[in-house]
Amino acid sequence: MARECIGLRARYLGRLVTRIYDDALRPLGLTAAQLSLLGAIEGLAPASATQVGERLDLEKSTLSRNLRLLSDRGWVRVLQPERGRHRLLELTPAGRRLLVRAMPAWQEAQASVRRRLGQATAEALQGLRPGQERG
Amino acid sequence: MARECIGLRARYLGRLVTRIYDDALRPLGLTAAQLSLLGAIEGLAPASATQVGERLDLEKSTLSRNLRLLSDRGWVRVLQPERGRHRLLELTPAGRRLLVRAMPAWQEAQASVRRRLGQATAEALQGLRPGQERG
DNA sequence: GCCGCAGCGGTGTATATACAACGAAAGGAC
DNA sequence: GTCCTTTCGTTGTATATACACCGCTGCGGC
Repeated sequence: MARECIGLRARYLGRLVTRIYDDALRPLGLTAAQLSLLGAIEGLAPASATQVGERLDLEKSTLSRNLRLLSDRGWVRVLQPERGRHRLLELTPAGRRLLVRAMPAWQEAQASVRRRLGQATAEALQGLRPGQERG
Repeated sequence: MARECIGLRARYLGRLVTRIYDDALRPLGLTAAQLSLLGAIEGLAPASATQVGERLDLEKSTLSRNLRLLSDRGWVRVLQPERGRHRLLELTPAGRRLLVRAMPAWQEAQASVRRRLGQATAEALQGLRPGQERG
């Protein structure tokens, strides 16, 4: 069973990769999950929380708590709309600066993961897109 | 950045796959992580905790807590050795029965993941072996 | 025999994640 | 306008995960 189990491999891979990114980002006080959330908010801006959750495929309660960490630290601002119910998310200037400062660490982690996984696996992963393979 | 980030994909993949296995295993009161731990103990038996941790690439504190859940539920027994410091882990009869009962759900999850990821990604994942790509 | 080190196992703390349930609010049906 | 349904966001709870740290225990050096 262990030899064929895709779940085992996928979960192992997630742990391995998360550790590599977390290590690289630690000096910045960031985690892999937090960086991806910052990046998604920047990339979708102006983004509703629902959009960001769909993009990252995160459950809304997870997103809620992860957002709270980022806004407590002053990296993300949640705009409460006057009318309409969709809150909008945006990076603060500090959040944008942090994202820029994180790029070298990100590149380092990226290269390290490629080395450890080999080209084939890295390419297979890059072919994946959240939301693509549903159904 | 988002388009090329391997970490994002790997983490997304881990979440997706974990959800599929967790869904399939929920009727048994098991999670993906728990099933993999039961399987590793059975496959390595008689196994020390250190061996199991290396096989699954789990940090010892994670392993310690995950083991506690399984032994609280009577699926795993921890043998305290008379001499020597290595505890040995083994499945209880109930644990072995559970593993057998879980096979259909596991196969269903396995098939579901293959459908969602496509053959190429599934094969790339199956080519991965914990411990193989270190260094 | 004593000492120190290395390794093991557990605990404290923080984060990430999901499901269930709840309350609030928006929007539509009439 | 009122009701109903859907959606949104949060909170409660449980699990998974890792790092830092601590205490214990063997084991080797002497």
